[in-house]
Amino acid sequence: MLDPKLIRNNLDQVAERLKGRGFMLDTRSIERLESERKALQVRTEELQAQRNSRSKAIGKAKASGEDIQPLLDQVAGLGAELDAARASLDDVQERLGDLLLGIPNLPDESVPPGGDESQNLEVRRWGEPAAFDFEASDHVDLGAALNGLELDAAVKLSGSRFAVLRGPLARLQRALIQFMLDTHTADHGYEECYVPYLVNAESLRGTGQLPKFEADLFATRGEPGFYLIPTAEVPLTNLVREQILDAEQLPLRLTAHTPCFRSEAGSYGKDTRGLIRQHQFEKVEMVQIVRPETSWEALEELTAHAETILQRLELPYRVMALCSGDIGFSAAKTYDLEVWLPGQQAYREISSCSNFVDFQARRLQARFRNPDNGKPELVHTLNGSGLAVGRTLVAVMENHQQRDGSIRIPKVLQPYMNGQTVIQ
RNA sequence: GGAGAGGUGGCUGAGCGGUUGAAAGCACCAGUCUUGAAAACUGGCGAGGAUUCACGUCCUCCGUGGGUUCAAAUCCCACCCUCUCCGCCA
Repeated sequence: MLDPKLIRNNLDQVAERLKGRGFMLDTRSIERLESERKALQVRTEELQAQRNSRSKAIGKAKASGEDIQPLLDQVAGLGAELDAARASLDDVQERLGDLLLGIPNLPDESVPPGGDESQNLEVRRWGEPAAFDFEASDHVDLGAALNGLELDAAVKLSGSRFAVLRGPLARLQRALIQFMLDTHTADHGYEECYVPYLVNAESLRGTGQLPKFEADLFATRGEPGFYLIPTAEVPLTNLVREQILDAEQLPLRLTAHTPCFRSEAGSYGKDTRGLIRQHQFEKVEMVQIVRPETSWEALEELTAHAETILQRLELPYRVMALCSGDIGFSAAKTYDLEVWLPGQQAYREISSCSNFVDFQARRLQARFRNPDNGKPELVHTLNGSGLAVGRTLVAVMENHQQRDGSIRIPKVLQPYMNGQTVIQ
């Protein structure tokens, strides 16, 4: 959520900056509701003040044994008047609130302008796509030949967009998870967390998935209703919801491996082959909770943490700065890491690292006490995939495939594979 | 799932329906004292919001949501959560 005061006082500037990301702010509705809100709030609070002082007077009169009937007569109509004023105020505030919740974050000044992903900016590249002296296969064929990837079985069990991994490939996925967690905890200073995979609606509101993106989520039946997490960002970031942290606790660096569940509504026909786009996939997530003045530095660090994983796995990739039209709803700036996939002859997203500045923190009411003035201030939140495990598995298989269809296991994974060097 | 107890400020913990945003203690901050620290003493010390150039004034918040009342932390209802015991279970 954006700062309501910013919207109130700089409406046109806000609208202008949102235009850059393709969002048309309904300034007229906001102005109208805002002036209604102002009048109604002042009126309501006046009535409340009146009620309070008169009730107090009644209390005093009663205590001193005076006749309170005249005073009671005075307040006769007040209650109804107050109820009416409050009802219209609530109504206006709710409408204003809904409008505010639907406004995306402002892109940072450094975000390249652009309407869609074609205008994302390549920041840097690492590694050279391997030149195979044979026809490179994609992970689906590789996996099938190794008897390690069973997509038909998953259709029987669940439906499309699910996968069954068996034997060494299942183990390779586990190895990737362990390797990522170990790297982030040992080398990058993150605390490993285990978190719920089912969360309540408040948590999803806090990180911005609700109310706008309910269709992307799976939910449980019955009461209370739960949502399956679409990313560990949700439980990890919500750890600081409604908290006032000590300044010394910051920065908080948290990591967790979780499955992620996404309905992928609206992606029919996209990435239908293989593991790229699934309803259920594994991901290691990094989250940072930082002081506002350090969040841009933290974004660079966090992105580098994700890059480290790719580098150690010997996977060529490029870093893209998403343009204003392509960044997510809550983000002020996002770097996507795109890994080279020989099977597709393309770079594909494998990590997304974002600085949300105070956008999530405001919804979450996540604050820290600033020692400079002793006042609570909003923290800044960041997160990034470190990495999407399913896609990393795909990348390892495709980039490290050999002529005979075997997969070379990168050195850093071998300790997690009981010393095995090749899957064949 | 059943029975009971309980949810008050950063923490502990008081609080007959009326002058309680909330006693007291701890913690914290500032000052006095001290070479310095500690102790002692003095003072300060919740969050959010409206309005104002500002000083200030006002409103809301005692798990959450309703209700009763001129007036609710205090009474009533529902729900949530925590703890104890029983049952079931990995």
